Amino acid sequence: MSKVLKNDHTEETLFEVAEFFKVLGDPTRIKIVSALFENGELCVNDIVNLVDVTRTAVSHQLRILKDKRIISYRKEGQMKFYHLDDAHVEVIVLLTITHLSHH
Amino acid sequence: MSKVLKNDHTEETLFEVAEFFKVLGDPTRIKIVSALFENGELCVNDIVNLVDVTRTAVSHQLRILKDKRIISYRKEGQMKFYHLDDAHVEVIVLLTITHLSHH
DNA sequence: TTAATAAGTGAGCAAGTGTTCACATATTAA
DNA sequence: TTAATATGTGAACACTTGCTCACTTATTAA
Repeated sequence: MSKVLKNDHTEETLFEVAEFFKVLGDPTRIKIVSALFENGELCVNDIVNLVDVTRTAVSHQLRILKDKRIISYRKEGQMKFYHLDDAHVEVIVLLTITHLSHH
Repeated sequence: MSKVLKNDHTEETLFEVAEFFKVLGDPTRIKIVSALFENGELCVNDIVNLVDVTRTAVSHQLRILKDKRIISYRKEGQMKFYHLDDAHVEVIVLLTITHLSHH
């Protein structure tokens, strides 16, 4: 008599969850995301200063975050102000920080 | 007059957050984690059947999850029963699934 | 128009990752 | 002891990833 195994979440759902975590699973990108929810909105130059990597590297990571719909921007003159696309991301990251602090 | 930029979370904290997300950011590992919180406890063979990758691949990923303190096991005879090490992980994953379902 | 500022792109490359293959260990049954 | 079952390990390899370098685009100022 073998127990029936539960398998409620679809392959596709779990793949999307993995994709989401993978995007947040990089030091540069999580620093950018953290800087954005702490400051609300930042131009690329401010992000570069806070995150301490090169302009080019920041640009590449901003593109990835934008493609995955985690951030968006508002254009003002020649500057772009980036912000989080969805408040849930902040909740998930803060919950994780709390979880890890009880390590 | 430039605004002061907030930078409250330490480099180290954010690095650990990235590490945590990186571990969950793989399809095989997130499937294992999901299978474990759905079923409470599973032996390797059951995990292999639920997750649909080879025994060897599952073993390697179980080791990574164990090293990162996301899972533990209980030994019974020649079998090992794996389970989540901390309920917070389930909360974070479920919250993420909810977040993505409102995509 | 020309120069300066803000931001982005694409190729190249070193480093990292997940799987497979062959082999190893541990426990139980014959 | 021998065989069978359950699980783990390490090297090899293809694939992915994040950075840097050189160059480009867009906007504003001179």
